[in-house]
Amino acid sequence: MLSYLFIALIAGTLPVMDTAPTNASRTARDRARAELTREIKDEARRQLAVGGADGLSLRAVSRALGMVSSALYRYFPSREDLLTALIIDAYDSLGETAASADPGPATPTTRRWWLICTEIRNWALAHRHEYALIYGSPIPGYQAPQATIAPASRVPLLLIGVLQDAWLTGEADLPTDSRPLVPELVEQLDALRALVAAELPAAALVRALVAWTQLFGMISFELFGQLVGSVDPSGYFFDHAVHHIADQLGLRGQNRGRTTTPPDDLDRAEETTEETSRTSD
Amino acid sequence: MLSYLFIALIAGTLPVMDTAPTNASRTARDRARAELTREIKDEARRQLAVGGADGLSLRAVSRALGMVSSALYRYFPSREDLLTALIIDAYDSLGETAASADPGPATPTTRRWWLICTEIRNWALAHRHEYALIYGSPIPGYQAPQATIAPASRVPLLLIGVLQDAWLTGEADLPTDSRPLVPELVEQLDALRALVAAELPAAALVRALVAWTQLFGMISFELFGQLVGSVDPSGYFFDHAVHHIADQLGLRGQNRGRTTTPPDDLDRAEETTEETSRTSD
DNA sequence: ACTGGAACGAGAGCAGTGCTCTCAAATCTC
DNA sequence: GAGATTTGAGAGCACTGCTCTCGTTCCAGT
Repeated sequence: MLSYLFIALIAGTLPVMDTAPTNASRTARDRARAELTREIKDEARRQLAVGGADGLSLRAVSRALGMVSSALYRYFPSREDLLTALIIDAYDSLGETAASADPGPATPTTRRWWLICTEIRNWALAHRHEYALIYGSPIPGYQAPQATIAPASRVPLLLIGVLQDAWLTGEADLPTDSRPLVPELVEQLDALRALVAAELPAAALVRALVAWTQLFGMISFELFGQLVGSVDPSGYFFDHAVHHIADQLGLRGQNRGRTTTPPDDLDRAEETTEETSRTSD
Repeated sequence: MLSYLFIALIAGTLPVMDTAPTNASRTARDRARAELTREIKDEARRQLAVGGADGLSLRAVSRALGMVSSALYRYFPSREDLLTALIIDAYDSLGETAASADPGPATPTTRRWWLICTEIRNWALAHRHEYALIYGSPIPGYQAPQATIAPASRVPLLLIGVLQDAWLTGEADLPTDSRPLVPELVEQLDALRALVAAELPAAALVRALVAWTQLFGMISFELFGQLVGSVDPSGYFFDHAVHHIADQLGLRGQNRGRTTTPPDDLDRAEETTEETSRTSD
């Protein structure tokens, strides 16, 4: 609940990207510029999906769009800026997907947690290279620009918000065996609480952080090939771990996931573009 | 204990790399070749440390070594092969570091666990780009060659071995609230147990896997900049999480880490080469 | 309505890259 | 020592990100 406010708040502070306001643009040149910007990003995303970040070539993008390469620099001053735009879009896409997978506070928290986690993984499986772009090794040259931290915090804010909802309604309780926190960590957690989850005690917040890193650690391991030898179709392992983490979070509800659809790992044929007909499968 | 056997076993199956046997080479040409191969990798590692994988240029390496770029192709047939060699070396380096941080079964398991985890993180902090090379987004073009999976499995085998030791000596017990496993997951875990940890029950093995992903998920988040806004010097959080994971593993000992040295995060000035004098610290 | 200025696309060009090919020298093997 | 193999050097190809210039197009203020 509260976290949604902060999402909106922080999201409001970042410079407005040129995705949405294509409509209300004034001049024809502005409209053409917005559209071309979008087309460049779309084509770049397409190339990203097949070749990864390394395979993204400004010349290839401009070639696919029928323009000359130097013209592309009118829209993105460098390759890094294009990548930054793609990173922000990816964060936004994932954040929106995760948020829309949340049925809201009326649903039992354990189910909310499972739904959100599963949807995050599904997004990652469907957008492997975009996931790698934002959660993989950072592009060596540059540090994440300030504009990326707000979209990046949407997912953790959502997860923390879910836990806070459960905390406020008494649906989650702090396990009694919770380990004491060193003062330095409490200090960091207090600063964080003031920002995102004032109602959540530090001992619960640190569990949310652990759950957050655990969730994405698992997805990264699956996508980056660390699990190939062990739990190769990783859906069952993921499912189990998500339930395990829910226990760690102190969620007490019984309404767990695994409703009807088993975790399908058939979608690892992601190298083929999604528009391809799926007859051979 | 048993796991060490498997480490040696699996390590024996991978093609012998040309790092060690520089000595017993027969001809002078062979010796020169081995040395040059090592020099190339050293220089490549040096460039990796400043520019990441993207900044690694064969021409720059050959230039730094005073040779012409085409000559380098006598030693590594492509850039990917050089990267693969660096990946294997990085896995080996991390695996050896982690193994040598393990004081052995005589030490209480909780302490072993903490020592190994801390040393893994320290290695990652000291070799950020090498860590990114092996645990970050995979190089888009190629799939991990078969030769990398053996060195890659050293660390998980070590961690599982530690847990198995604790299990055999009764130092770890399965928490009673452990969640039941779906049959498909049990099947995967049984296959894995047959390979690496026959004595470990499936419910314990899956906890080890969760701990493994959790550990590296945390390190990746710290190194890849996901924690900058929240728990920025991440040492205290890491410390707490490692203890938390130890609890999740069912380790009962009290001899935890955090002995004398607080987790220092001063070493984030990693851009400076390690040969630099550390007087300023 | 016109004009000055801003934005734009095209083209050439520069320095850099991975990689291939050819050719001569060095080295090993018989 | 002769033949075979390996090595290093150089030129070259296709590609990259990026810059600069030069006309053209469009917008805005008078």
